[in-house]
Amino acid sequence: MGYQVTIKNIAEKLGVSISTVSRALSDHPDISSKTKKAVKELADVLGYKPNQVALNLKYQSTKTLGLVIPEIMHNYFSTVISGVEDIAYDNDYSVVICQSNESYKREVVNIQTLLSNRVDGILVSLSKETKDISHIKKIINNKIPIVLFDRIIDDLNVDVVTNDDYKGAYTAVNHLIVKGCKRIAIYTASEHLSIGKNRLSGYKDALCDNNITVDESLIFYCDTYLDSMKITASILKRVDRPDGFFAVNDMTAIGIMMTAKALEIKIPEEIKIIGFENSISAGITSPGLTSVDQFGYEVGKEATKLLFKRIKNKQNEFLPEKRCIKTKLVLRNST
Amino acid sequence: MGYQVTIKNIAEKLGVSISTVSRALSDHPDISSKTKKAVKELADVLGYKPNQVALNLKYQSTKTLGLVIPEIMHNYFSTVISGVEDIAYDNDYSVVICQSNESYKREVVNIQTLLSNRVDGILVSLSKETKDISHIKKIINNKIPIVLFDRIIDDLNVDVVTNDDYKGAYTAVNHLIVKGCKRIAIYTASEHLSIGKNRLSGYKDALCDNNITVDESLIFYCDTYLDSMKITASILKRVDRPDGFFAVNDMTAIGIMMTAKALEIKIPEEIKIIGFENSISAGITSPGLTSVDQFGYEVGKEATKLLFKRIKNKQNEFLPEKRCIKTKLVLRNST
DNA sequence: ATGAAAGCGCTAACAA
DNA sequence: TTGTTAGCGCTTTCAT
Repeated sequence: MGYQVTIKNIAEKLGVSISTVSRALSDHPDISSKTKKAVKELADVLGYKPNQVALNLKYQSTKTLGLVIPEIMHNYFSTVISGVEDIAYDNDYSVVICQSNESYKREVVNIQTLLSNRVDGILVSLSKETKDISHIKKIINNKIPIVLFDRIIDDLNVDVVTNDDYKGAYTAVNHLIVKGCKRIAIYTASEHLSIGKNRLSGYKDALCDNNITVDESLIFYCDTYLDSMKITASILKRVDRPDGFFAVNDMTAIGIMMTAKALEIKIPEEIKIIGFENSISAGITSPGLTSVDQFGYEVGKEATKLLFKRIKNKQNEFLPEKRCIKTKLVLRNST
Repeated sequence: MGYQVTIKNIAEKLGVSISTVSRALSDHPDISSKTKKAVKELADVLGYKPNQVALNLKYQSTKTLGLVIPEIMHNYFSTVISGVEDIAYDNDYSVVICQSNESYKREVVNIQTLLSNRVDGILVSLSKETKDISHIKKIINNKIPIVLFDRIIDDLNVDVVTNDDYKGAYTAVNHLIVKGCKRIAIYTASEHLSIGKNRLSGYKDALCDNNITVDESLIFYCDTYLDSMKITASILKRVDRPDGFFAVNDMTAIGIMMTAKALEIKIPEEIKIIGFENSISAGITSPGLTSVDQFGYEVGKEATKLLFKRIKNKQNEFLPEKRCIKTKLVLRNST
């Protein structure tokens, strides 16, 4: 810490007590206007700013929210951050962002750091690795307000904000079928996160409703660009290769697209591809990537609103709320 | 804040003093092993975690760095963040990330918040709007260690880490010339930031060294995707349209590319394009975008190392250090 | 209208 | 081996 001015410094220079300075600065009615003026002027000259650390201790509140996300790099999470920050700033709160980098261990450390720093509430989107949720339960037990979003685990007694993953997936797969696809592959996330489970259900139900039997050999657990680049070539070389692909996020879809282009497979004529996210990237590939918009900004906003509701109502235990943000299929030329 | 356990709670339940608890928890040699055991066990059962806010006040140090960047969304800044976090975590520090959203006002507020929260050091990449740097001077006057990176203003007496913008630009423009371009446009940032100034110099010098006279009508102040999409069409429709484009960042370059493709202008046959950043996006367009790699991760790491040097050497005033991270032209099919 | 003192949670110098 | 106390910066109750 630097050499910052305190009310004690001001009090000494002015020959008054620290309580007078404190009151003068907060315009307490008891203080004479002369004293106020003197104090405020000196505070200004010295560049006094209240020590927030002291105030946090005093008030037992930090006016800070913790936000734990897997990776800032993801366009989706960047938009979530904006939503969170906007609502937080409206409420005069700061936001501390932590990246778990998809590591369970780091996620636990992040959350512990936030708890130690006594943030007033925590927003979490779980890492891919997270199966044990005792660290989340700890937050709940400590009665720290918490909201999970996007990457959640069901059956946890907390507020959650998710996308309508089921419907998003259903609509996307249905669109592929309408466009003529018969063999549709899905690149999805592990099913322990509800995001993986629900999208897979949407995929399966869309197939069933169109009288297409689910072919387990078309279900791939793959959700990164690099992995997609790794596994797609061999899939595209299969004699019974898929004619449609639905991927869990845009970069995974783009991995499929890049591989197909390298193999000179025509999109959308020979294969069609849909992503999930509707990131900037979806708009700059050739062809453009049809993608399910997740409205990350809205997710961030809703989650933060829910969190503030908890923060401001801590006394009475109320039932967990679940919010679901609608998705929207954005059509481009990959389908 | 929640209902978290304090050493006082432990002390009361155990009938000892809080100092005993404090010492027991930190394995002080004076404390008997029985007492230690009892204290530690109870602490464990109750889920005691030290209140970092109290420690911050006590130690006059928060073990936290502040990082102010224009926009998290930019791939470049995401990579910088990773570099910063890695070095910070190596030193047992946390990082608080603030977005200025390219707003001077927000930048000032961010920095004030960081100062009030008594972070131990601050890393800043200035917003586009920032011309007045009194808020930066305030940090310096307060003797808070600070390092500027990427978006800096010259002649400020602080440590800075930049890319070799001049050379990066020179190399890129030279490459366009080698590839046969005669009329090269630059889409650049305002010159009040050294990044704009230096890249423009590199551009001009590369032209001069190849006996091409600088044509002021080919210099455009444009550095976003949206603006690029707005201004490029009319530029491409000029009879004397440029045959080469060098843009200040990848998304601006991609704006040019998308516009050219919409106008059915062939890349690289009719026009060639180079970006600056070498983001993921550069690799997924068709054609791939030739781009100057900025090594954001390295920039983040270097800046943070410099910052720690300051933090750990606060007593003696030493001269500001300037670090320059090399760039590298990554060739793809847009040139 | 102002000062003294307690307290937020913790550590550490000093006492015992 | 353990307890008491002061202090980090601030607010606020209680005295004056």
